[in-house]
Amino acid sequence: MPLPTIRQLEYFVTAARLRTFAAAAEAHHIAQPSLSEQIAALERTLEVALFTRTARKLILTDAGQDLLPLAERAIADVVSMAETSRRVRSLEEGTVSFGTFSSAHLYLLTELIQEFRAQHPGVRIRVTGLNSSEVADAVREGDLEAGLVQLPIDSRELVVTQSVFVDQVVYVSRREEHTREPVEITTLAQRPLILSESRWSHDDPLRVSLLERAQSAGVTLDPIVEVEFQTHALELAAKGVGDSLVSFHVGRSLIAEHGLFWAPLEPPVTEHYAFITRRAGAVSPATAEFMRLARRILARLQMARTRPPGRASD
Amino acid sequence: MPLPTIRQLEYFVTAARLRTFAAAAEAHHIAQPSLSEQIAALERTLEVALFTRTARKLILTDAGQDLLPLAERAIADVVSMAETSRRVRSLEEGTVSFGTFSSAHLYLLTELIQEFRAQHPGVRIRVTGLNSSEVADAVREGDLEAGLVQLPIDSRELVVTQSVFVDQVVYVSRREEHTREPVEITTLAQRPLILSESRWSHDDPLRVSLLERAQSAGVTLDPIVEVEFQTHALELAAKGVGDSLVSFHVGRSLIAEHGLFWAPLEPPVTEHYAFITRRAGAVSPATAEFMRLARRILARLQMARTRPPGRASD
DNA sequence: GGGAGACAAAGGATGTTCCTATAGATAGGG
DNA sequence: CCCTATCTATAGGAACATCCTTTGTCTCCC
Repeated sequence: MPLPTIRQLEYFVTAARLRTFAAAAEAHHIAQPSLSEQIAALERTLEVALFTRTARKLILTDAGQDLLPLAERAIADVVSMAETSRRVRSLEEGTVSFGTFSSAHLYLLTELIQEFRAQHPGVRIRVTGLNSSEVADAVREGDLEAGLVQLPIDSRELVVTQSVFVDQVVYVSRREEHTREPVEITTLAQRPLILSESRWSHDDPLRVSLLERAQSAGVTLDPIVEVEFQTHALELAAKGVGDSLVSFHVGRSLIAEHGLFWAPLEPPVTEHYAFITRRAGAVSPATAEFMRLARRILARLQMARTRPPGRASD
Repeated sequence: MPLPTIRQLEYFVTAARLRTFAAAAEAHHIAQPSLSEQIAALERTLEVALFTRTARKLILTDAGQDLLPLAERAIADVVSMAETSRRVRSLEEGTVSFGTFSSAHLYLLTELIQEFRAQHPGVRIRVTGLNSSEVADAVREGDLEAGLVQLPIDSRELVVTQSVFVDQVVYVSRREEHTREPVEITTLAQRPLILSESRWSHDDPLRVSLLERAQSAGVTLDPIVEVEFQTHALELAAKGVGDSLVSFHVGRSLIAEHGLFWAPLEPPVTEHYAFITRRAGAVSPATAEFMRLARRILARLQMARTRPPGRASD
């Protein structure tokens, strides 16, 4: 079944409204025979006469009157689609789909989402918090358009930006004497460690790096407690259950709040974060803007004098 | 602002559903590059990326997901228009617009409309009852697609069929002695006549014909009462207010009912009725079918042995 | 009767849509 | 690790649709 074209419907509606083909043709900036022809083609497609033509007047047939409102609706829908795409482009509406590691909400997401919503109140935001490799998989699968992940990352099919944020792992304890000086791997091996799953999963860079150091130093790391979240590990450390290792920005606000002390590792362990998108990945305007804003906020965080002294303070 | 074409939207929807351009192209029986190109054109029109293409997978962008339901709706509308035109053609829906002289309901319209509705319950019927020249004007104006009028009729811009129905004017009285034989113009001139406006309007053939006869015979016709409807004239005649002239088929059922007597005119006055449509007049399927059915019913009426004897009985 | 206004028909130019063939990229199997 | 199968993109050309101009016909109006 061949379908009418939108163009034909537009000509039809205009001709019905202006009651002459000549005027309708002019309204569409085409010659009169062209419009006549398209109307004729439409009538052929629909197999029904829409107009009664006379030299003087153009009259809609009953069928034409019955079909006119449907034509108008179809046109309105297509126009609304074009309109929607314009609004998606201009961020009046649209959707952000973005993945982050789960602790990002502690220092990034709240501000990011608040600020984005303030600027673009019509845009839906779908942010999922997973670990970096899950985010990478989701982006690869197309479930997410982009994400913020910790480096290094398996970059198959992905475009990975330069590092956009650097954090540092710090040692945290309720006992101030444990944090008087930077903590080395041999010291670490002797302390009762509470580690979070999210920072200690199989392929986590921190785990890899610490295990390497331990191996070189001939010691072993054996956490006494493993929990899911860094925040939980911090709470346990605050209760004196043991000491912990957390990303500085994750712990920043909580360390003081819980009356904890901290010290950098020696040598320092830095964590690099970057954006990922699909290779050849078409990113929707909303998500692109979300990433731009994220980058700005991360830069701001980085600049604020909140970074741990670590080596920098030497 | 250039609009997407329906074809592009169809390709878009299919590609989104099948998750590959190749399969979508096959589904539409076109080559894969053709579909790719149309999708690209659509993205250019909307100025937004709809898909992320990879060698292995085709992924809708967020924008694509936002626009997909709109595309589906637009397509559904156009399809529904094609569907509606099909139903209009098959008389599952549509509109009849038809004009008749006002007394047609007395012997034609009820049966016609009943029968038509029984056969085509989805079709709207708009029948207006006016006098013949008003019907002709309405058809000329395009307010009606067709009509049944009494001949002769001003046929400018109109197509007039052959006579499809013949009626005869009869003389009606409560006094049997008035109807013993065919009534001539001289007799008529002496009788107290009740005439209906609809049968005595300025350009009415009956009026024209009787005035001519009167003139030839040197008499004048001077109705004692003029009313709007033939039925009303009949009722007055039944009360003995006077005698009347009515179309036989109009009076047929009422004459007996009211205990009236009738006689033909001498010479007889016949009334010819025909269908009219606009010249080059595209008539919608529903109206065309309505006319066909009307013609059948009129033929049936004509055949039934209900015609007045008149000359024929000589 | 001539002019103006409206639609249709015809023939030709232009643009779109579609095709085939080909190249590049990636996943999966020997 | 290469080879094949499966995608998409590109390029060039064919087929078709759209539009234009010109012309014809009809009707109304002056």
